Amino acid sequence: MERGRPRSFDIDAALDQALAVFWRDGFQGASLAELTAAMGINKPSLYAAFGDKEGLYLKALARYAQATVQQSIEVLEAGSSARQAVEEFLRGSARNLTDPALPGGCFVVNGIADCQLSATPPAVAAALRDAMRGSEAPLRARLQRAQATGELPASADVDALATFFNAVVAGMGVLAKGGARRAKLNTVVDAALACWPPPDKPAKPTRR
Amino acid sequence: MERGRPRSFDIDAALDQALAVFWRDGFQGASLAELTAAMGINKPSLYAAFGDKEGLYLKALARYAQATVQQSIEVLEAGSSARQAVEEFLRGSARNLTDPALPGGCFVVNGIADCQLSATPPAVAAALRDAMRGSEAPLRARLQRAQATGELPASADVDALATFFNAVVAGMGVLAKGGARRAKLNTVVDAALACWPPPDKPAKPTRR
DNA sequence: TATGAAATATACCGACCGGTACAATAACTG
DNA sequence: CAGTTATTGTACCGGTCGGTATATTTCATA
Repeated sequence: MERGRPRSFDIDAALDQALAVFWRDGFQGASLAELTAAMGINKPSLYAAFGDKEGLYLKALARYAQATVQQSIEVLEAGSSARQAVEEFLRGSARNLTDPALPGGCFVVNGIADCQLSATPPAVAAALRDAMRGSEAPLRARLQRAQATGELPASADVDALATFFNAVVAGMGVLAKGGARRAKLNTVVDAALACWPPPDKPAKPTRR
Repeated sequence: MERGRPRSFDIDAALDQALAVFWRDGFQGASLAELTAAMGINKPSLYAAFGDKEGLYLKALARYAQATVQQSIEVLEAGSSARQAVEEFLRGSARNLTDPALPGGCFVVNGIADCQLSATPPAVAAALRDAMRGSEAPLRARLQRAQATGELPASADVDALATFFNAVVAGMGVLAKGGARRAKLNTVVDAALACWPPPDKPAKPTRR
């Protein structure tokens, strides 16, 4: 059994509150005063439970990344076709990025742009880059599967496509943070989906 | 003639140094100590010449936006075709975003993602959003011209296309800030250019 | 050359930052 | 019931933040 006075708050609930603050204000911008106020605890409790500000940020980031990657996988694997799955993924991203109940934009995108040589701990920058790369994986996996089943032509570059769609989502995140409305993000989705590779034409002798 | 002791530094040169610091560290992250060190002046001189930190940032942002918009216009209007002009615009963006001589990423994109409700002056956030929207204008203008000359089909949605390419550049900015190499950005450019609308097919009666 | 105006350098302000020492408190153990 | 252990709230630490008061320097003017 645990010894000593039991913790009087829920760690995951407090972490979610911290995540919201970091999402809104970034690593530097979020002060311990804001964090502790949102989490409903005092600084020594925060320090005992999460180490320090950097540790708290890394745990919040891991929680965010795990949740979004899992949701991405679910959406991407649910569609009846890869094309529809990717569309649903992009529409869902547009929805999340502009959800008024959320802090706005993408935690990872905001964080990466917020990285400053001077005051961002190296571990924070590294974790953000990892998260950025990690968000590409479910897309790439789904596209690879589509190519294996023949839905995508053999000539398609699935790595490039995954990078592209990931970049589009990142761009939508910036637009969202800049105040763009959901409809505007959906026009970006429309245009991006036009990049979907057409099926290979059957070999046909060129006229000469 | 001017009265009193003349200013001992060049305002535009100092502004360029401040721009570099803000570009790298953001509005919040850039301290007056860093700024004055980079500019080679003391705080009272900075204050006398630029007002305060917010005023300095706004002037630096205006300088950046003016320069990049002008360069965008030049590149976009130079190409022999709209398609080639847009490609050159995207390649140039990829080049600038990963230029090792520059602070990395896009000043405006970094700034927008860095905006925090708590500590970003409203004027700064507003100026950044204006700059983001303004970067779309040269693209839209070039695409409109292409549609007028028939290079783009009448069915193409030039507003959506401009927003899309602008979002792609923003996404590339995030990737660049996250450490992506130029080649990776160019694969994004390749994929994005696949969205270029094909010419309208001549009307043909559907078989029934 | 004396005067006034503007820019300079230094030193400082209150406020806030991340982080912590300390004592009081609340559980489990024996 | 003590005794142990971990958490809690408060009050505080040195350091840095953006911004400024003050006194000095350097020029144009008269």
